[in-house]
Amino acid sequence: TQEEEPRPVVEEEVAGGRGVRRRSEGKRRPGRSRGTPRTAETAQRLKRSRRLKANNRERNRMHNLNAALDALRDVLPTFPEDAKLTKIETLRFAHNYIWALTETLRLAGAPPVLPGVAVGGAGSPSWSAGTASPTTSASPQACTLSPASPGGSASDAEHWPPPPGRFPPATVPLPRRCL
DNA sequence: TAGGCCATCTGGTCCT
DNA sequence: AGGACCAGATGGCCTA
Repeated sequence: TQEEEPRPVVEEEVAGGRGVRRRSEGKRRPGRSRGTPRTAETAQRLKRSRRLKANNRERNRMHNLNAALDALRDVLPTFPEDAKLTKIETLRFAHNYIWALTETLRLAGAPPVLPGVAVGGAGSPSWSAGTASPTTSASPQACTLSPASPGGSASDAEHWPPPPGRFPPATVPLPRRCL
């Protein structure tokens, strides 16, 4: 796509100690030809300004998403403790972890709890009794993740608990409905 | 060097 | 109209 203005170099501290990331600078373009109508020029400027604002929002949105992912990582047990799971590993591991905890409760004879989490509210999610559980429409068994755990194959049993370093990837991509 | 992971940009679509 | 969300493209960093 075209770049109307030189893209600023964005330096960012990447989580996980990957160091400073340096984005490429946009290609510099020669000035617009003299014959271009002023209205077209301002329209272009407005468009560009809107794009930049959208970029900022998108960046912020992704940062929020990553923050939530980090929070999720924090409550997942890993060995060594500071081992950082990738995004997909975090999601798959969390899925298995929840399943394991649920199984533990079930085997312990505890009644099913964990009501569904209300979605769409501002800020932190709130628990609302009575709502359908997240797994109502897609039970763990419906998800082909890992065998001994939620709908997986037996070979994946070794993936629990997570081995040193990273949590091994599930054999099958996690279906959207399982997230 | 290839492949994996990631951040960012971008245009499209949907929603308020 | 503007914001949120999404997926594709691109390019940088890291590791085997």
